[in-house]
Amino acid sequence: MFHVVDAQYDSKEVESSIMSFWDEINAYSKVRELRRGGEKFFFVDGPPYTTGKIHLGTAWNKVIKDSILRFKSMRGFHVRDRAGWDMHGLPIEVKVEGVLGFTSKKDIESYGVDKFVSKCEEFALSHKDEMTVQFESLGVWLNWKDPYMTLRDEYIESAWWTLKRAYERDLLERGFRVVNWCPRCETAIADSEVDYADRVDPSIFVKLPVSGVDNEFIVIWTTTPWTIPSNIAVAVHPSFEYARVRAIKEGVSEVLIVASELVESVLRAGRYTDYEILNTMLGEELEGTTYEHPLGDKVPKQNDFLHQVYLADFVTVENTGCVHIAPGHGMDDFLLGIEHDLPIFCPVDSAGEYTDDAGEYAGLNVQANVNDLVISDLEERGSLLARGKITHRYGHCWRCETPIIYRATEQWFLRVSRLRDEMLEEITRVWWYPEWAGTARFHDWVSSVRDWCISRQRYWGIPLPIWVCERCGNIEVIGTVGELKSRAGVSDLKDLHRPYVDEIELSCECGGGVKKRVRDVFDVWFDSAVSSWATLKFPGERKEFAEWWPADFITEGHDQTRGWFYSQLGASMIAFGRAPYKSVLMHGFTLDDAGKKMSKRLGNVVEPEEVVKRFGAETLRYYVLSSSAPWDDLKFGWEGIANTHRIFNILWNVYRFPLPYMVLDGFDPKKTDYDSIKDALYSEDQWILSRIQSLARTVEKEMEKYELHRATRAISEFILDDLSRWYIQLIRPRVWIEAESPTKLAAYYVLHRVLSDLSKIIAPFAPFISETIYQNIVRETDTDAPLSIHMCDWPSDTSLQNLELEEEMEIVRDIVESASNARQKAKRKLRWPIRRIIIKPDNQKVIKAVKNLRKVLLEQCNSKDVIILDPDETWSELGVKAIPKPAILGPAFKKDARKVKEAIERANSIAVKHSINTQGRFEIPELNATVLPEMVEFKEVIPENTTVAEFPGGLVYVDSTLTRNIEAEGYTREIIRRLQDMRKNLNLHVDDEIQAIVKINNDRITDLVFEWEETIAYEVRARILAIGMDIDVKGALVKEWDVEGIQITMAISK
RNA sequence: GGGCCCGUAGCUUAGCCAGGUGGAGCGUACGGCUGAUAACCGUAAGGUCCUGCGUUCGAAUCGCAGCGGGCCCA
Repeated sequence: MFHVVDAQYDSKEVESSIMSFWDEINAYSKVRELRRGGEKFFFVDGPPYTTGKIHLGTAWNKVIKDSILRFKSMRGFHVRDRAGWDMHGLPIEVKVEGVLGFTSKKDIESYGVDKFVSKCEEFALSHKDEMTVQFESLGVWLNWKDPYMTLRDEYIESAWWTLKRAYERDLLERGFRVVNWCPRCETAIADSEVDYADRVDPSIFVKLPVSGVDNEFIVIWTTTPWTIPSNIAVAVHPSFEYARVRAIKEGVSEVLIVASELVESVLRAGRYTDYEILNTMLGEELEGTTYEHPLGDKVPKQNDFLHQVYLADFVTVENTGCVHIAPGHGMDDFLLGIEHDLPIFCPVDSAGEYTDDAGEYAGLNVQANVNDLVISDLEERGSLLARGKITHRYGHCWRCETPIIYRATEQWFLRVSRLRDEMLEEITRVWWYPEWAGTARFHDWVSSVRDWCISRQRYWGIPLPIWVCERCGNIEVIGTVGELKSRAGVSDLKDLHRPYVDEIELSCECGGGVKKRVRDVFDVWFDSAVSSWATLKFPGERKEFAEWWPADFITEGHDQTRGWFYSQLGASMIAFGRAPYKSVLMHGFTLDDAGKKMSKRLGNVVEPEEVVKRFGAETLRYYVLSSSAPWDDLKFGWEGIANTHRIFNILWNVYRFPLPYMVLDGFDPKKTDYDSIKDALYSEDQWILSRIQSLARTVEKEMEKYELHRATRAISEFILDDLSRWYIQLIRPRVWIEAESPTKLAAYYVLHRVLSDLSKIIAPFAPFISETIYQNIVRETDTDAPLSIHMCDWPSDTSLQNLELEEEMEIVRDIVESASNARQKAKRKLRWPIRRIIIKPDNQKVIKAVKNLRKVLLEQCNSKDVIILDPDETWSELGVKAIPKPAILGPAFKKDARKVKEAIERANSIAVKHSINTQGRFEIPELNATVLPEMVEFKEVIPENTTVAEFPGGLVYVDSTLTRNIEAEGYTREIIRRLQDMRKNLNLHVDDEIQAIVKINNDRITDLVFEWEETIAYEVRARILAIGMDIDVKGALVKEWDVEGIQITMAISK
């Protein structure tokens, strides 16, 4: 038998006891085991990075995943769901460096790469464990015991295998290119690792002396003076117009070359006082113009280079229209350099220091005060036209926030740009939720992809499995551990990480040469890129891959468009020529309540832990799922959290409400089936049974489109409106019946069934409270039922659905609501019955609903009768009032108008209306006036004691006329209510009997109430009840009341 | 500067794809209920549907331009 629940909803209690229950029965494994034969559903977890604490966004992410997977499982799918962890890369290196107090790679080298790497591993593993606990406390069920981890050998092998595929397909390239470079981390970083933020930089205009001409300059502009020592060329647009300008400042004149449109602004910047345009020309005419490097004396190497003007389409009409080109320090610059075979001059080393090639600048760090030095050197040489400052977006290292530089280096690239069209084609084969995530956003991103730089000059990452012969330069890419062992002739490998793998040398076919591993590690984005097959342990295992791959479903935030959605697609196109996922749900970000990004700097970060502590994991889960569409950003607000919590509180109350009665009556759901109570069902019973099924259908439909917000909102509406506000109120009198009663049994059956179905429907979203309810009301009486609610099948009994009945009930609820509105106008409390309600319906549906659900309507309106009119019928008791229209009467009757008006008002309105309706006019003989239809309008007059209100299907009149009976019942109910209240004050049990004395200070009311003595005694369980005017009021509790102006003194004792 | 998304009551949002009288919840005010009770329910007030222009008989909805926020890119 199930037990009574008398405590308030306590999320902590519910969650911790269910958590240990799950542990005890090993629920997660049982659930997955149960569905083993079902249709496969391969989910790949986007691996969170193991930096420590989860935040609201990652909590949301995992809750979405959990809800969808729980739902799929209940629908019979065999779900595969290894959790994943992203554990390599710069972020961890930077954290560990911080802990160890390191500031550069030299510190790491002298500390020992082996020790450093093992610190990184330790860091990753311990944070993984911490985060696992946090996710589990949210009720997130993934395979936490056997997650995939990017640092495992089997995982590294997947990455290696993939790179070898790239090599075999000629998609791997060693290239000398300009890359984003972090001078602190001393490594290349990917485009996707660059964070843009505002920063103030110098803004300078530099005069480059044209060769062989005195006092003539090409003017360029830059925000990076430190790249001037590396300047090799100038680019102009072939079709822009350029001007040679004679500019005058302080009596000195010189000739400047800038784009015509920009002459004014350049001269203003240079504070020239006068100018004259000598001639203009197209950019293409400038091609080949040679100039001298302005710092040739300080950077002798520059004197070896020829400096010329070249044409380029990327030049815009900004600043001077002549673009400073340093092929070693800019993407466009580099490409232009390659095109024209220019020297890729890059006199800056990995730490951002000038090399000897930079002449007198050698040894200086470009990010120290070099800019100022270069500027003053330019100024000294008369090459500075103007200097200023500019605030602009500048790239920073995503981890250490150091401003990046561009640097030409040798790196390894994946030629994914060659696969662009194939990728775009694949995107169309994937189901995107929402649709635009794929067709617009992702499509745009992929359209502009460049080759992927995958090499990093770091330590903690998957080592590139590339060995290069020192002698002949032959390249060998290793695809598996086995391959490496046999090539190296070793039987055991300690660890596939650096520095161990660096020690392995391979012999080269050239004979005599030794192949050494390239010292780089992979871009960490490549790690997760291979997760869909790495989690299946491919290529180590092939069978699983054949059975499961590609993924049926993945979901991540919209930042992963450029991240994981893309990296996976790229890697998968290389490896298998197709997308690694069939459907993708893109979700939003969590913002603060003002719609701003949560950030430590702004101090507006809300930790999931705090929400859990204050309101419970269930509330957090349900809040993030229901408060906005998955793909919209979520504005977090505590008010919303509190409101969500309230829903669970109501659900809890709904659940605990019937338990005492059921227990008292020994209700056994196992011994009661639908057929046995079918005949005793009330229409509201059939209605709620239908509603719960309709709810299940709605949730199914919404989940199909991953619209979790609609699914959860439908559930909330059911709990609040249908169950709590309506059904529970309707069945109350039935569950209070003390004797055995078929209708009470029917109510128990229905309520039990609804609660058990409801707990299944909420199970994917609110896994704790649903389990609690299920364990008590189902498992306690039915030991054959599945052990956990999460092993149950989704409710799917469509035979109980009756949409017509649902529609009718909706109408009745509308009527009750407006009747209540009309009651308030009449100032009549619900406790006092009303004589009747009169309904004027708009259509036949309303009539049918009122007839079928008459009893429900009367009860909920607390009305003695209901009169339903026909749609075109006017309630016969309505009066009518003829209202003259002065604006028409005036011109028609001139000076008699006033008299006519008064006559109409005096006349019997019914007669006026009748006459107008039947004869088209109304005569006023004494004035010899004929009133025509347009001269008068008719207003309904509602009878006394009647109020009216509108509902969507018509009007409802409430007749609150007091009759002797109604008054008697009203006072009786007032007395009962107060006696109940007093029982409560004495903390009496529901079934305790009492003695009660009621002294009423009014003889008429005393008489009225006398007639209801038995009812009162029954309702308040009074053994002895004395009602009178002159009686002694004594008892355990005595209270004096004012009931509608009547003094009533009551006493009760046990 | 560009792409995508979002902007509706004090707050959170539905309606927008397929144009036809803007609908909820929270909060507020007032009221009700009192055998779910440190709960619960009703009613009311509250809207330049971000702004402007356009298409249309008719625009929250479609188009264009702008403003604010988010993600991404340059």
